[in-house]
Amino acid sequence: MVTIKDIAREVGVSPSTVSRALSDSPLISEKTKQNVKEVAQRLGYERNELARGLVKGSSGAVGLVVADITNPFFSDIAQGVGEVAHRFGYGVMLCDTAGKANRESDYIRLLRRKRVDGLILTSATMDDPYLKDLAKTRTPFILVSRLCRSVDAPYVVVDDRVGARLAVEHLINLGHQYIGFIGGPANVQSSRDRMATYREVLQEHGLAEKEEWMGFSDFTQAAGRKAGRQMLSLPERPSAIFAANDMIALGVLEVAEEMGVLIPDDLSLVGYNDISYASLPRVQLTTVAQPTQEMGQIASEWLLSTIEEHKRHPLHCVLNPHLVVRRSTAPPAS
Amino acid sequence: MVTIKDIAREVGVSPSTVSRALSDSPLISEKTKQNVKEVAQRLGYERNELARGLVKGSSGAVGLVVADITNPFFSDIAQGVGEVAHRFGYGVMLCDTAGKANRESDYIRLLRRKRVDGLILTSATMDDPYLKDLAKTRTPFILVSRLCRSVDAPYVVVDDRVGARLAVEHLINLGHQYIGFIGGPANVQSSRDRMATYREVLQEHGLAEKEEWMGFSDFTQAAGRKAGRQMLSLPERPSAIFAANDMIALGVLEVAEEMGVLIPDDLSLVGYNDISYASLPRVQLTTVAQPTQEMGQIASEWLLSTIEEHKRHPLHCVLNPHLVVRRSTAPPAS
DNA sequence: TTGTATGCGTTATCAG
DNA sequence: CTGATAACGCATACAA
Repeated sequence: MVTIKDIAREVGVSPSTVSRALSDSPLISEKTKQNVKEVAQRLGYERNELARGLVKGSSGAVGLVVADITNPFFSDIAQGVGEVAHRFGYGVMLCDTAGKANRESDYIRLLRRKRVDGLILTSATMDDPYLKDLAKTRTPFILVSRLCRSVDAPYVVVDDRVGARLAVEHLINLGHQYIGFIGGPANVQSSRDRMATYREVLQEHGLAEKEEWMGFSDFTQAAGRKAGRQMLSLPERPSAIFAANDMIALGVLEVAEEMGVLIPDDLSLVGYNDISYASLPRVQLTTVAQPTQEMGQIASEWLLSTIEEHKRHPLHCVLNPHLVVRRSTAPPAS
Repeated sequence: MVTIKDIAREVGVSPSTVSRALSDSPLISEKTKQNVKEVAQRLGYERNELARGLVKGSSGAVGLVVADITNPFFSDIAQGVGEVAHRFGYGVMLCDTAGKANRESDYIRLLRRKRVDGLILTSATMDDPYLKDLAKTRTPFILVSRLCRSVDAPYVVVDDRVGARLAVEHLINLGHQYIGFIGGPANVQSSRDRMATYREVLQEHGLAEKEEWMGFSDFTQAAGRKAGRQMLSLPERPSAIFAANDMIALGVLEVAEEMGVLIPDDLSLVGYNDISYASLPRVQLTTVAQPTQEMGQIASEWLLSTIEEHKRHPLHCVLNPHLVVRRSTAPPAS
């Protein structure tokens, strides 16, 4: 690969002059700038950012850790992050933990070895010990969508209590009295928040809670199928289910269909996230929508300005979700 | 950040000894290895891969360029790529061109400045001139899903002619005589191949081709809506449509629903890719399935072994698609 | 306006 | 087995 030395030799100046010319230093005469740039172009020079990063102490890349890139929720975030990062001239290193929380710390170490200038974490579980270590570090990072109470880190989240309330109250307003809940992993903050709010709203309205009508599972369609089948097989089953995310809801939708349970006639169903699947004509899932891509953008913008300005202003951004009523919810049958 | 010098000082050896100990060189005594590693651990040392990359001439990362990460087809590939890359200990730099082909060369330059050890290109258009430049380069790269006839590059693709034939013959076997086609961008090879095969099969069966029943658009739901609306508004409309990908098909599905055109009763619809949307109970799209994640894995495996073995064996991997018949296709009404 | 010397953190070569 | 020393490619403080 061609280096500034090659250019220097070709033009007949010193490497430092080339370096300066290439970064448009005002110290260099227009003429030599022209020369240098022209030769650089001709030789197909591309600045070595490894070397540059080594001396400037920054790699020009940020790390993005997601739980599952095939989940539209995360790929939306990723798109938002990427758009902003590339606008700033940064690269994005993607790490997909595939839902395995224990892999996250490995990925963070990988990213730190690569000296990423900052981290965007979307798959933090609330009790991660390494987040504390990370916080002691000089590397800025920001939590997206899931926050962690054990460390005071900047975050951009959507208020899960508001969202869960919207969902459950919607069902209650429709007349439902028997409402089930299927959560995600028990160690994910948002999962717990949605569950807690669900119970809270039920209590406020004097509705009964049943142990079998609530449970944690996993943020996947498969887990939703399993939990859904279980709940719908109960002798006494709920007339409505609030699923902690859309993937779960889709699993329930699928399994309900298979069991001959009609939606919304026999069962109302509310999801969470409003992934693009949810709006498909044949799906029409009532769900709590979050400004997903915007979250990625905001996180990325904070991170990059923090990096560039070299001082970290705090960010505690709580966006508001809203309910999107579609055709998976209706008043209860009888 | 702590460096090997810090460790060296602490342990009382030279930096080179630390370097060797950390990479388990057989030249170092077990005792000093222990010491070094223990101190490294205690100090929270993470090897600077920028520096390492500079001397070893490799960054330990590969670049992945996709057209739209929110498209499940690409996020599946990304997951396959990431899984393998991380197994090899490599990072993945993600670049999302958002469908803008002209951005691709910018991204490739970005990635080359970052000295990625290899490139996985999933959004190549068939006439990209910079691919020729790239081919002259020492950086290995591989084309996924879309190939480019102007350069002899390794690729892993699915045979689009086979897939398109499966789709169209399925419709013909059902009894359809009036079959439309909605393609993706005209400059994408796979888009053209699917169109060409569509016409070929029609001719083989002596079926009429109508100009208004075929057209290129874009690989998005919005484009599918637009093209679908147009085609379904024709005075004489087809009884079946073959869409060049699932996103387009979903757009058609949506717009058909809105126009009161029932699927499959009034219109049979075949998509392409079998993205996870397609199998949703309420969607049930008949489509041509590709081993998407596997493509990512294969590409990644080829790339990484090419990188590690330092010599590039050619790869022309053509996988076979298969038809997944669901409920969006049926014999024509009359 | 340009050149020289030095350092970023590692690894590799060559002595010891 | 270990330690100096140079080198990777670039940016910059200091000289000229």
